[in-house]
Amino acid sequence: MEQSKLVREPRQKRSVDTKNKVLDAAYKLYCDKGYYETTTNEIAKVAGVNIGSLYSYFQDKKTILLEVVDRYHASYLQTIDAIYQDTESCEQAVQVWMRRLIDDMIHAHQETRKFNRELNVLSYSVPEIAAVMEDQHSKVRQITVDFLERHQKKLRVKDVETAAIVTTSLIDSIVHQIVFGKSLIDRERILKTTVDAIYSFLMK
Amino acid sequence: MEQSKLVREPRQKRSVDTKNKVLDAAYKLYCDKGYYETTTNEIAKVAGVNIGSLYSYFQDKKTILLEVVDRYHASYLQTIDAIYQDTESCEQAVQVWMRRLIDDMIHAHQETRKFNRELNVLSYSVPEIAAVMEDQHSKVRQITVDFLERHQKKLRVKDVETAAIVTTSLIDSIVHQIVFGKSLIDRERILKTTVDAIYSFLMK
DNA sequence: GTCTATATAGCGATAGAC
DNA sequence: GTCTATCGCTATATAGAC
Repeated sequence: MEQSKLVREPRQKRSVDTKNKVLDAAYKLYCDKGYYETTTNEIAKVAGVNIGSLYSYFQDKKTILLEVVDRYHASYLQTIDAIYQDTESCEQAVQVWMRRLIDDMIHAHQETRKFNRELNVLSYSVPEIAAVMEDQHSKVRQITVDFLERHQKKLRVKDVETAAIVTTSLIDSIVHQIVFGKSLIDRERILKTTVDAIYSFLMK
Repeated sequence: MEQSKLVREPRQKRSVDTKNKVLDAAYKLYCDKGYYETTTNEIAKVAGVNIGSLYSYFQDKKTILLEVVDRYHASYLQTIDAIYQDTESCEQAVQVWMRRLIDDMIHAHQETRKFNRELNVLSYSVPEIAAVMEDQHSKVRQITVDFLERHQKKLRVKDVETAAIVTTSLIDSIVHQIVFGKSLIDRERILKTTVDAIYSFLMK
């Protein structure tokens, strides 16, 4: 309308804009209400895009979800990379490194808390999302393996792979508890104890 | 039909039977397909109970779920109790006790693996189920606190409450990985390493 | 290309005959 | 008490007017 078809921006860019408007709206609605409670009509409405147009850009409801997740995953990989840079910059004691890793991960999850929560739900029923989550876990595990290998001489444990699995399991669990659970006990006390546990395990 | 109304079993017992048939069918379907994918009509069909009768025994779809969960919870509490008895019987070293606890928990979750998986999903959207899960976690934590208090003199850590939180977090996480995840690395190696980690943390 | 109006389908739940 | 037929609703997805 308003002859915009001929005068406005090139078709390509408009397409991209429309897709992004839909993905933004979907992301927001997934955070607020969850995927299953969000209807395609709502997404179109919030995006300011007609439902007909929406279905010309996306095959079906699930495709929208998967593209939202892809976008999220790409940005999370950047976050992981930033965490990697950040932890490497404090090449001091194991305790300091671990504490930094935990703090960074809490921060990363806190930022996208509601969407993360939704991803946890969906990973049980949507294999593609389970794969994305597993990829994220394995990236963190890999960072940990790297670190442990560089300090192998100082370590008590020999099987670095398994040590990394156990270490990141504990970290994931504690991070999850802090980000999603009601904080039963003083958060700082739990974090200190966790780092202490990891240190004892790896070094003493 | 067939005059069964007057001649068959006493009404009370028939009611109980019917309810149980429905709950059994619902449990089975939840395991196979998940709660949201299971319709009340299916439950009635599998239970061999008419949909009308079903709705005379249960207020609505969610009530069926909650009663299934109640029944499960009651039996899980017995399992926890059995675990408590079992671990107390091996009042030896910390490592042995912890390993026994982990093995028992893996076994308990393995038995009801599919339903447990579904409970994890639902705990995000159904507060009553989240409460049940939290109750189960806190029971295990309490067993651990009891154990640690009895061995407090031998322990390196002082804050038993926090130590129990960190310990059971790690155990939960590893148990979850073994029961639900694809076993990436040798399971026995992970379990040994986990016990070693807990031992180092608590004692050394 | 865009949007409205609707087809199609499946759900939970019930009214009412027996 | 029991069951059948069906209501009322809401969802995804599309056909077809513009």
